[in-house]
Amino acid sequence: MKIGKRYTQARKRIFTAIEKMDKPVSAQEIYDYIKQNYEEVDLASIYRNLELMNKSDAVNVILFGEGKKRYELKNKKGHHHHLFCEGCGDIKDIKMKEENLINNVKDSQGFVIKKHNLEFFGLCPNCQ
Amino acid sequence: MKIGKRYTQARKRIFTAIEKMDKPVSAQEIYDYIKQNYEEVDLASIYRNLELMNKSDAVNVILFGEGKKRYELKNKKGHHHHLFCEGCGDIKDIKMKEENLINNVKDSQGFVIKKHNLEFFGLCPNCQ
DNA sequence: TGACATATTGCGAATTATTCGCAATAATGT
DNA sequence: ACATTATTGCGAATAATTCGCAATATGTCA
Repeated sequence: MKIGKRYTQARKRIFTAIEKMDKPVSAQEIYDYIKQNYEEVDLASIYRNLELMNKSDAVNVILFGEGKKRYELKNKKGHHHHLFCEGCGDIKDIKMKEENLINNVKDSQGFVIKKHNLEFFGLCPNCQ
Repeated sequence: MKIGKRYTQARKRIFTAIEKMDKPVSAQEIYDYIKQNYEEVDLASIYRNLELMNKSDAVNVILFGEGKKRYELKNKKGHHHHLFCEGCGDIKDIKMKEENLINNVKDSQGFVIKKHNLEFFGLCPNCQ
C-alpha cells in the first residue's frame, strides 16, 4: 500500500492522524489533529494525499451527507459499514452478513461493480 | 406528502422538474431544467425546498461522492438503490433482495436505524 | 371579494469544502 | 554531496450550499 513515490513528512503525519483518530475523519479534522501535535500539513496537501490514498485503495471515502467527505484507513479493520447518528453525528462501525449483497443485485445492466457504500442513519442511545 | 404550508409556483416547478428528469438530480440540474422551460426558480429557493422535501420524506438524498447531493422523488418507484458509473457518471436503478439487510446488522449498539443508503460503484458497458 | 398575516421567494453576500497554479523545498538514486 | 523531480505550502479560484433581509405571493377570514 504505497502512496505516491516518496515517503514524506506530510504523508507520515496524515497517515498517523487517520490511524490515531480511529474513525471516519474529514480533511479538516486531520488538519486540526496534526496541529494539536504541534506539527502542520497544509490543507491542500491533505486533500491531495487523501485523493492519492483513495486511488491506491489505502482509504475509503465515506459519505453521510454532511457536505463533506470522510476518510477511513482500509486495512485496519475488516470490511464494515457505519451507523451515523443524525442527532450528534456519532459514528459506529457495524458488521453484517453480506456474502450475497452483490449477488443479490438484480440485473446490474452490464455494469461491472467495483465497490459499494452502505451507511445507516438513525439515532444513538443519547439522542433518541 | 405536503411541502411547507403553501403550494407555490416554485414548488410546482421544482417538483415537476425532478419528476420529469426521472433520475437522481442535483440542485443545479433542477435549476437548469426549469430554465429550459422558460421559467425560473432561484437556486437558494431550490435548496430550501429540497431540504424541506427531504425532511418531510418527499425525496431521498443520494450521494456518489461527486461533491454534491442528488435528490430523487420517493414515491415514484419502490425502494431501490443505484449503480453509479465512475467513468461517465451514468446512474442506473437496481433492486435487490434485502429483507434481511437491516436485520443482519449485528449489534447496532442501541442505535435506532431510520434509513440506509446503499450505492454501488463500477463501470457501465460503455466505460469498461 | 378585499385586506391581512406571514410563509416563501429572489437577490446578493457569506460560508464551507475542495481544487489549482506555481515557485520553493525536500526525497531519493547515483 | 548533487541533481532530478515529486511534493509541499501558499494564495487565489471554484463549486456547492447557506444566510439575511426586503419584496412578494398564498391562504384565510371578515
